[in-house]
Amino acid sequence: MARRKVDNLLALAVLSYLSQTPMHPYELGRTLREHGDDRSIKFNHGSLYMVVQQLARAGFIEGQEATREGNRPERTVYALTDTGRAELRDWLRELVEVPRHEFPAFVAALSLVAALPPSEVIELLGRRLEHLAGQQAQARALVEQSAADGVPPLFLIEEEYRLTMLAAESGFVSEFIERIQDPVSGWGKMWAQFYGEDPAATGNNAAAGDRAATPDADLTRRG
Amino acid sequence: MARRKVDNLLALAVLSYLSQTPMHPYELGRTLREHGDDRSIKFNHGSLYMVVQQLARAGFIEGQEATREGNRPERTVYALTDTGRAELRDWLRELVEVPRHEFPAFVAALSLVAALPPSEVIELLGRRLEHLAGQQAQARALVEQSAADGVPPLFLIEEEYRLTMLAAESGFVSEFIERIQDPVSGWGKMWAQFYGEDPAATGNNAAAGDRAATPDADLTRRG
DNA sequence: GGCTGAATAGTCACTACTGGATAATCACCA
DNA sequence: TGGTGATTATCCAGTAGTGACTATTCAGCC
Repeated sequence: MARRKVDNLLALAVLSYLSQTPMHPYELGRTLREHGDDRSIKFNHGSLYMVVQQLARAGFIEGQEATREGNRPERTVYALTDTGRAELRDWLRELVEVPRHEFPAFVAALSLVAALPPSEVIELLGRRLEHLAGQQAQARALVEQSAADGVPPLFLIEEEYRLTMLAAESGFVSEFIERIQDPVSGWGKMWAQFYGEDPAATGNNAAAGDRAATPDADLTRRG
Repeated sequence: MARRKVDNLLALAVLSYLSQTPMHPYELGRTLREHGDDRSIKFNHGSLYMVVQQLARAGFIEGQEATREGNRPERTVYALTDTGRAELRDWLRELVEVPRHEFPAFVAALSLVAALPPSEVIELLGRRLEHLAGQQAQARALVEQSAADGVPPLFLIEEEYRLTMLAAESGFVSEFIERIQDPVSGWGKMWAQFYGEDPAATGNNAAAGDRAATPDADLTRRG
């Protein structure tokens, strides 16, 4: 029950660009890429034509002339309809107002992370921190370059959002590493014992609490 | 080019649960739900059978007996293979180590938000803040309840990650609202003029900079 | 003892998405 | 003038995912 007739964010971008001026699909694609929207919206060539077709079927856009230049394939120029304009507004409003429950891969990984030995997880998280730092540097560079090029800051807002979230994730990961290694919490020891590892490998050498005393505790399930 | 033969996080959960003990699909589904994994991984009935089939085809799991109880439909019990165990480890490692570029709906919305008038955006963002607060309260309640039930904190780590990210997003949204309203930055005024709104409605009554002097500036595009 | 609703268990048809395939034109070099 | 690779432009076959459907069993209730 996809509430929207066309439930694909690429369609939102299409509506938005067509609200400026009519275009044919290929031009839409080029424009999207040029403006860096492919960083915010999953884009690939095939889906674009798919989405345009769906939008046309739903009555949000309308094919106009089908012109032909030289012997190139015919190209159809599409324009936004009034219902399309309404849909764009309504959709955008909803997206800004209502946070939807999403499923990032890292959340899934975290929910199953107990299936890996803690010493390895620490290592992996360390590398993740480096990756995150790289992404932050890249995003910052993009923001600065664009600002230098005279792009108004309003059009960099997604990138700043991304920066905020990257920083938050980095903080979380660092803290997670520390918690695994923390001699008081007992996580590292309990977790390591389950794998028959030397608990010292996690940096945890304190005595574990009562719960850790049962090594056959089911570590991959919730009560 | 999905690098994984089965590229669906639900499959990861299936591998993980089958690494404990063989089960039939329906039991897998029930277990997933019971353990709250449906909060971390997109789950629906149909996809589960799809994914199990794919995993079997890929050789990561193997159907064992097909037993029948009473007159119920036949059920096939699946067990993890050695390649399956390897895939589980490798996949989990990759997910923990490498942050992948994702496309949350809010990012898409932000990248196109200039298509809405600023006064309305402020209102919508305000309501988003309330929603976010609600989600945070819910997540916190879940964490506390589980902790009280004796679930080791390691199994609540995804929920804590979610809390971290919710807090970060709330901070960002608050700041965004302020920036629109900030009399110095000029965002509100420039943005409002484009829509023929009373700039005072955004709380911005300072003089706009030079760039805002051209009301026909293309506000929805990047240079 | 028959009704109702929840739980059990799995299948299927439809739609959407993806990654190429196709095919012509153009810029450039040798 | 002929070859190479990039650009323009669209289509399509294969795969994945979703929601709805089928069908039985069981517990509780009147």
